[in-house]
Amino acid sequence: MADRNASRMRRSTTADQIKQLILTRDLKPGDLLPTEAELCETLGVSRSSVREAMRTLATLDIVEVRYGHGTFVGGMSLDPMVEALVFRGVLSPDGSMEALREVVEVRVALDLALAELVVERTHAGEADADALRALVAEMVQRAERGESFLEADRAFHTKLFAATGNRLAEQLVGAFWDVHTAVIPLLEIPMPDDIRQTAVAHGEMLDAALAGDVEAYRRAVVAHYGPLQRSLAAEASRR
Amino acid sequence: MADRNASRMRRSTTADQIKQLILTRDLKPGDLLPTEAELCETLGVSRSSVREAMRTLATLDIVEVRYGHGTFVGGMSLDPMVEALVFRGVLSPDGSMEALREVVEVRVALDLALAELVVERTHAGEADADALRALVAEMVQRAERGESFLEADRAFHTKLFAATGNRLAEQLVGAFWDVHTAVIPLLEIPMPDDIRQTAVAHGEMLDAALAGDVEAYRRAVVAHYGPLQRSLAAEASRR
DNA sequence: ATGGATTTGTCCGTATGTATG
DNA sequence: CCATACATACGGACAAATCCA
Repeated sequence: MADRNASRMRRSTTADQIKQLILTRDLKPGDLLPTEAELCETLGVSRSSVREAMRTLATLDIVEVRYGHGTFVGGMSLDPMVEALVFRGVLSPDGSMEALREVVEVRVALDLALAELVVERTHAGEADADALRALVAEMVQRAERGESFLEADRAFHTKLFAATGNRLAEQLVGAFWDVHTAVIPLLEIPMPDDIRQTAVAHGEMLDAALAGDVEAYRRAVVAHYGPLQRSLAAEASRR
Repeated sequence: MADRNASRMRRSTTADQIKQLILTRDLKPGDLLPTEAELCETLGVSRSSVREAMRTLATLDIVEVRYGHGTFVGGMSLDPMVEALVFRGVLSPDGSMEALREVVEVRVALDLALAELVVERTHAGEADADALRALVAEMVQRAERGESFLEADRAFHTKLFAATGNRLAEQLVGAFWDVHTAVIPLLEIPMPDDIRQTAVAHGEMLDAALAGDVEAYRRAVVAHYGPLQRSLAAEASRR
């Protein structure tokens, strides 16, 4: 742990200075930052150092660089974590199975743990019920035609969690969904045979949330992950 | 029109090439990477580009650079997310309260959702019970003297989750703990008045887990966050 | 629509601090 | 103490992308 502190102390000063500059000037996401040349003068370092600091902040989504235009304050999303976790997932052929299992386990945990909050707020009408219904309809329709419905699936989960008012939880759900779907095709796991069951389970989740029935919601969540977890278990036993 | 498409396809980042190199050479965490000069030749780019790519990968903890020694494959921890979340929490004085509330909410959710797994594995003797007992004793002892016990607190939570065999969950718990404790001092929230209660609640969590009592464990978790959540609520109403 | 100004992307060369043997 | 290998930092130059008059 002393090692952690030591490495944190050694961290590049320039990036911290730029972060401090964002704070002192009270810049908000989307605001324009000084040019690299200006930062060189302001901070008294070379352009290379500024560029590397910018690179660091850009990978953390603290700033967003637009070629030929300028650098802006970023949205501070969880995309960096997604990238790191996806890479960890593909790092070893065996490890990817394990990594996916862990991601799914955490996804289920988050969905179940925040169920009360989701149901409460959704029941109170703080969710965009129409949009959620439309997403469910689209998923069912696509499932009938044997198509996948990745975008609708992700949108459904994030929209549902948006009602909780907990942006961190909402971003986490989206991030783990991204990791999940990025790692899946790397394994040779067949699509869950019953994609239709997955689609309708989303509808059951929504209905339960709108009705304020926490237990029904939790059952729907479990059912929703059912096909996937069976695929995972089958694949795991095959090795 | 071909020009526009071509410009969009030009996403061949040096960082991705280095990641591919790690995969194709089957390098594992701790393995030594080629030097910057070698990568320049292999990838056909300049040192600056390699350096910036390395910087990107280093901030994601995909590689770890040791000054004057070399570059190694990193541990792919969640430290980048911690840094980003902490900065987001600091971004606006009002937002930090909200950010901390969200972090605590997610922490509680994770602790409660994975309670069954933690208790099951701990009860089965897969946890380092002696080390955990020692940590609890240290926390109680320090609390008696009015001291804080940050390191022991973090170690306790991560060690407990290590028993689940879910490294992602373990890292998430540690990461949110880091965000939590990094944001706290920035607010002017007084230390929870009853740090002793927090210390003994850890002991109750451990006892319940060792005894295999999930419900008692969950009650201890809630009690453990009690002082903090009261401080948060009091601070929120004060604004 | 064309050109000029601004800004980031890439490259090169050099010098310095650090760890290893 | 020296020699080697390495990462770090600096400054200048040109290319490429974007915006605006």
